[in-house]
Amino acid sequence: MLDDVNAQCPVARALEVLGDRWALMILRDAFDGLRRFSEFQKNLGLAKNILATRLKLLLESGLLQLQPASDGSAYKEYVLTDKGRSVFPIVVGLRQWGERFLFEAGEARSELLDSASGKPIETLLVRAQDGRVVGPEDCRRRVISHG
Amino acid sequence: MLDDVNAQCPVARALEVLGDRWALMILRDAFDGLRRFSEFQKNLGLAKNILATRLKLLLESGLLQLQPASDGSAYKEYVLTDKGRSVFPIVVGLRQWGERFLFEAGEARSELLDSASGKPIETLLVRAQDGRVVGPEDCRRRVISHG
DNA sequence: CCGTATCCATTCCGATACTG
DNA sequence: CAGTATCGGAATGGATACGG
Repeated sequence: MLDDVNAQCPVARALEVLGDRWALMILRDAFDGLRRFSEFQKNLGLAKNILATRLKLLLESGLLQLQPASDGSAYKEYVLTDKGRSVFPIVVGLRQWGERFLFEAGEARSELLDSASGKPIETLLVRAQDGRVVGPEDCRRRVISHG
Repeated sequence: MLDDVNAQCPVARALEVLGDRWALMILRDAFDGLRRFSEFQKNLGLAKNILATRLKLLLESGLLQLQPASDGSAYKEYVLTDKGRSVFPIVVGLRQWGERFLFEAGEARSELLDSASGKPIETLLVRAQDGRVVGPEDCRRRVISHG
């Protein structure tokens, strides 16, 4: 699907893995502590064959990993790899954007809290190395060829 | 598509708007300064009818806005609204994740720089209000009903 | 419990042709 | 240049039945 221009773009490549309808929802649940096939299925409400396909893709992409069940049962669990855990800021970004723009004032919604303090997580902002908050117009792109 | 459980989740709602195959790619290009129909079409390489549909959706969702062309031509331009501009951290998150995990060491790729300093943007991290970096296991979710 | 195999409906996409 | 109209094919999703 990626043409020559977009093949070099990290955003395009990331969306090849994360851009389908279910990947980020499954990761959201994984960040929430879900590990078992039936847990994902119950929480997402999708058909088992679809879930099976998506989980397989996430395993192949190295975002999830199969390991023996922690509770001693005979089955396996889907746990996050380092690569999968690193998607966390993206999901938090989606969450914060949704909270800000997609809910009415008094509408019920779920919120993410820092367990230690009980207070909401800081809003994600793009910053330069000196700490300035930067927007899209403050950035430029460069193509680098060697590491 | 959203069941009762997920209707309250800001991530799920965000993905209803941003989770299709093209929305975030179009926004990436918009962050890059693209404004015209033909610019998007050329850069993304998709069919015109599809681009038209996606742009219409982004207009309806309030992420983009039509305005008269800045160069005095007869046509209109698609420019980001505040709601659309606020997606920037998500796209940067995708970019950084892609850069880290989806490229070989010496492989050519594009990189995002702070224009003022010429140095790469800071890596996006999820932080608590006191500045601690937090991962998924350091968070919990709470459902709030009123404001 | 954890999937796989089938089958069908739907949605999405790309190519092309056409309009103002 | 900036779209709209139409069509066929591909991908995706849901329901159900079945097997280890």
